[in-house]
Amino acid sequence: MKTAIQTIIQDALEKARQAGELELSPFPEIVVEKPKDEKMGDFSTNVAMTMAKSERKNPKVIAESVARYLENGDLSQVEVAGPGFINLKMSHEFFLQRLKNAVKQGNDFGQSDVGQGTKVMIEFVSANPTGPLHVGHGRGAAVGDALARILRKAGYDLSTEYYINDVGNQMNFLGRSTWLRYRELLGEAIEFPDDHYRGEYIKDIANEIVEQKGDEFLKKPEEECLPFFRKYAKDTILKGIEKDLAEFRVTFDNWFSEQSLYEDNSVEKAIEWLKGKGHIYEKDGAVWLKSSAFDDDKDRVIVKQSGEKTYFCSDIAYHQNKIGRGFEKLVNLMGADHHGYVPRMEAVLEAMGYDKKIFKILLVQFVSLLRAGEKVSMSTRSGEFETLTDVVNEVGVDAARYYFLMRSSDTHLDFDLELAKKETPDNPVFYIQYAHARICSIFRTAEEKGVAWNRSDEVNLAPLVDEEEFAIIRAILAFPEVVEKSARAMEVHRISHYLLDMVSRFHGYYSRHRVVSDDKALTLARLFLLDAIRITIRNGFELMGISAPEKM
RNA sequence: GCGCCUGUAGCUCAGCUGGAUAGAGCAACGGACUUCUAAUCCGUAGGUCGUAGGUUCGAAUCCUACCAGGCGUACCA
Repeated sequence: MKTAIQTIIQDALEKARQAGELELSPFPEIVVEKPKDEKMGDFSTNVAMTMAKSERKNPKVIAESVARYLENGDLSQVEVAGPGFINLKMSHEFFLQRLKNAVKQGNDFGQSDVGQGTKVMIEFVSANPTGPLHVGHGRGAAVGDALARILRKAGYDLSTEYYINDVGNQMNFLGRSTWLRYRELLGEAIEFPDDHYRGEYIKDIANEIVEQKGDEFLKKPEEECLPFFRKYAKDTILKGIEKDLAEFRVTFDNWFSEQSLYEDNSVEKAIEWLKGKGHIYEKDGAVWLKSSAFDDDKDRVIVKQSGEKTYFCSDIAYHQNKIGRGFEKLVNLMGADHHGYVPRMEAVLEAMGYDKKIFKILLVQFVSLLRAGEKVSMSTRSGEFETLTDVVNEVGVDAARYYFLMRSSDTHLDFDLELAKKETPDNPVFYIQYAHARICSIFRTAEEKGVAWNRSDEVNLAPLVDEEEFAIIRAILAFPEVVEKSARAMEVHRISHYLLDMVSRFHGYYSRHRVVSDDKALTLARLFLLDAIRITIRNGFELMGISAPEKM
């Protein structure tokens, strides 16, 4: 919509130049925005102000010149205001025609091609398969998934991936924890180390093994048992994670195993490759990456004295692998507690010869779980409601996802379980869903009264004349731009703020205007408008992975 | 010590990568249901945008310093 306005302004500038009123060197970038106050106009531009310097004129004078040459059938009013803004009002026809187009697009309304098919991978969650997901992972999952949906809508060629850290000490602890619980279940006295996994779920897994295998591992030495326990526990937990995420409406295009990078020698090859480039050296019996040469605070160990590879080491191979698969842009979501990891990963990308701009790490801040204002304990001890599943079971998928997505992801999030459950305006998700249900209800009423409605662009929208109606139409038509900006900035919370604003306009409109009335033409036109609102809510919710119920 | 994030109404947060008189919701107060869902709507009140400088036509937004909170600063993941 804004590009159409840009063209109109550009024409005016050209005409002003031909008339000798403006020099236009350099030709200014035409920024079209919405005025702060809707009453000022539908669009505004600040070109006159940005040109002030090069034209050596007062911005107001420039604005007057430009305004004189602004001519277009879609324009209904041109005004110079404030320090030199040019405010434009568009004709009703301009908006009504676009509203029809929006409805025609239906589920595709909001789609754009700003991404131009760029191949992007978003890696998120990637929690270690050593226990169930907690609330923090839930936020990462919701944000990553929504971001993927938004970027797809904005025309990116998108893939999502979960990186499974199935190698290393954590796995050994996991296997050993399970083995110990197994022996305990079979009546042996065990000593359970502090650094092992103490959760109840370990006992459940051990119990499964007892049921399936009996005491066959009891007689074997530890070294012979551990590989089985490690794998069994990991597979079980991973299956649980996948199931929990699916119930949370989060699925991945690919699950990538760290182990596989060792099996196909990718890690070795990556080290050799970096060595060849001179980015690697040995010191104190360990192998180091010269990451300090690329803006990291210090060099990082990739192979320990013990000969074991660090997590960071396989991560190098992993990201090399991602680029090898043709991704042009890599996005990683990480918990904010891992932010120290950012510079060294960027260093890796640069050491591999890539621009670090292709790599974007989004930090997702902590979630504080509250219950009626009181902080809920998040300790790994058997505190209640620490897992994602527990929270989802209590408040529902829609509310949980909404809460995770309503705030900018780089601020701490207070997630109050009581508020999330409440069906009041305290809880915006119900407010928005209610609008959708309300619209559906109006359509049911219309049907009962025998109104012959169908989604046709033959409809006569001329009866829509109320300013309030056009305010809603403008809000609807802004949706594609909101998606675009949300995609560009990779900020998911914009969608929820947008929906809230749009829907509150509808609720106000509803209370002041009757949709189904004896005026047949007006009824049909208003139903068309409501249908457009309904489509926008659905499409917006679709991006957030939230359902739009027809009845509440 | 160094680095990252945050600081906007009593509370929770927006503020569109420099624009016009800084906005919502909640809480408070006062109103609106014989009409399509009152899970709603309308109104009132509420501010030194952490502090101090700087950059310019113009700063909540950019820069610097400081203050406060959170998180990092591993041959853990």
